[in-house]
Amino acid sequence: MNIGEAAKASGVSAKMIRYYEETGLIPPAGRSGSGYRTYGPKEVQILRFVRRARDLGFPMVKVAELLALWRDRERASSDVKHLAEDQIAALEHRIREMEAMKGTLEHLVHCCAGDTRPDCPILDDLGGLHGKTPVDSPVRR
Amino acid sequence: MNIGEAAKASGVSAKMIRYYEETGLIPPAGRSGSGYRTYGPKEVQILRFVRRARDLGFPMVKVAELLALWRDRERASSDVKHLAEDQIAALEHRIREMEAMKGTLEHLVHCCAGDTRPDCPILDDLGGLHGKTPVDSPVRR
DNA sequence: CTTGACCTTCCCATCATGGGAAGCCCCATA
DNA sequence: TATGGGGCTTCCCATGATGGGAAGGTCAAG
Repeated sequence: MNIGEAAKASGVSAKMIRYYEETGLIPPAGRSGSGYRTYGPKEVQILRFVRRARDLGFPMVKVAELLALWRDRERASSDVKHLAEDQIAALEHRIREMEAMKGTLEHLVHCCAGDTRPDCPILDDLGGLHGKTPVDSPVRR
Repeated sequence: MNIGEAAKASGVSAKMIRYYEETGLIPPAGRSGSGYRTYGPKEVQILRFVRRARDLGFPMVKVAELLALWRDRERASSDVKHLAEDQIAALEHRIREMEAMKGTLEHLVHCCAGDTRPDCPILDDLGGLHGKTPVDSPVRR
């Protein structure tokens, strides 16, 4: 199987497959006589693993750890569980940040008339002033 | 005011101030005789505006649009409101994606014993198999 | 044998940010 | 007045994960 087929079969683009190999996330693929990378079902499975882990938001470093555990038949499932729990915590953190942004924006949007007039509490808030545009603002000092 | 003071006053790092100037997000700062960038309260206010908008998750392109509206005394507040609503939608989209990841992970974590044994439904899921590790998996075909 | 689809490597771009080097400038203190 | 320390300048590099594209080799079908 060439890289294109492996890409289709795994859902990982050929570009990414090469990149993963280059960075050592996955072992170097075998090569045909003419230098083409060759893949078998086992390699495709690894690629699908990576794909799935990435889809769950794991950064590449964590994917590498997951792969290592996957390969290690002596692993403790608690190690895997910890990685997953850390990832959940990371997601929660980012979600919370974005919820905060969203909340602020919703408040501002709520306060904005949204008509043809220029008066806009959103811009006022961003400007840090209250009811003043930069042009109007007195430049004291 | 030199760039360091402007950075402290605005919450934008000196690095970023130079970058914003370079990319045209903000106008070029004035220069002292010896080439130092100089800033006044007006410039600091612009920097704070950028900072605040970035804190709300607006990408730089959108911040540029917001700045343009801020400067435009003829703007319609509806234009600003639209930008804010788009940003809310973008945030919601990303939040939904991450909630989905989190949900999947929580399910997997729930199914994983998390003890010293190697059996792990999380890895099984990532591997796309059910109850098999890559080493065990028969390479049919 | 030609054509078109595929593969290779190499470089560049994204987005926003930080780190660091080399060299100049400014001010206070000895 | 000399010196030292901190601040400023530009320039280059790195991040993380991905895509785009060029130049050139390979393969299979017609």
